[in-house]
Amino acid sequence: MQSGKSHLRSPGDILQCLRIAGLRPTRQRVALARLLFGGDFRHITAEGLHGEAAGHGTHVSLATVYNTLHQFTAAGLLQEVVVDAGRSYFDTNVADHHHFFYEDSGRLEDISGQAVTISALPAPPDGAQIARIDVVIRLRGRPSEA
Amino acid sequence: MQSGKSHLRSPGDILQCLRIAGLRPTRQRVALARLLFGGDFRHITAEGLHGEAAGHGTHVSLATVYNTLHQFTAAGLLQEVVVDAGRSYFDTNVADHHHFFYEDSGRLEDISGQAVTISALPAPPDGAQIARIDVVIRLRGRPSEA
DNA sequence: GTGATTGCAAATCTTTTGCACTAAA
DNA sequence: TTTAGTGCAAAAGATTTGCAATCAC
Repeated sequence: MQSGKSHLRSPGDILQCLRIAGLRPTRQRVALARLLFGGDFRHITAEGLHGEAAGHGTHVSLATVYNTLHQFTAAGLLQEVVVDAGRSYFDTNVADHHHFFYEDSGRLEDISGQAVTISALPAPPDGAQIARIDVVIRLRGRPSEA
Repeated sequence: MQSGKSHLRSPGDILQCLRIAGLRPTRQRVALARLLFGGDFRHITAEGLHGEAAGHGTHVSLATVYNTLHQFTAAGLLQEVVVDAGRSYFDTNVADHHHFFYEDSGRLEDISGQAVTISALPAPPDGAQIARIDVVIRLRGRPSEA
């Protein structure tokens, strides 16, 4: 599995990222980007990020959190991880990798792309092309504390 | 990928299945089981099954469809497939297998377990055990017609 | 200024729940 | 009968949308 290698971005980097993505560095977007990209890789839900922002004294409406998460995802700064119907997780690790999912706790943990080798793979049907391969290892039992 | 091998169950088989699962063979459950298990393997949503039942002249409330899908899943007659946040698919193929997911159309297609070989796999952390491994190959472009 | 962005509240969508009613055993 | 199962309508979550107010440039 992947140690939560940091992708620390300085305040300047964050502004850069947003500008390159064509997103105005508004107060809200910068605040959310700091929370998301300021430290280790993380998996977070809209609700979770919203709460976290509030905890840091930044008021951002939930609708804006949703908008921002989708804009960041479209810009390639985030990746959406689908492991739970009815709840979207966003992953700050956009490298090729996979996940452990603790079904009991809802916790998500990265597995580096190299740690999983898929040696046989069916060809994608006719004109379709592979956008991504997601491997989710669903776990039961004692989740390692986060 | 997996040809939709049928698991045709005769009316008698269906009653058997339900009884073994400890589920009373009510009119609604039998009707839904026929739609689900009467032919090829399929991937269906609650809403979809509800509509299909209505199309066959069987009235079943949506709440009952949800209840039934979950009961069938708990009984091992169905498997839930999570590929789309905010919508649950149920798969009548409960064998070990994986999926192609056409992101454009939402179509889901089986890949037999043997067609995908995962040769390296990280050990599950500490006391956790692997409940299931899901491989989803997300596709873009021309979906083969169903 | 001007157009992009935000906040709020309402709307939407999927799924669950409470409870009186119905049906299987 | 007796208890499981069903239907309905309301509730619960997660997410989206419409639109006036606000902010970045």
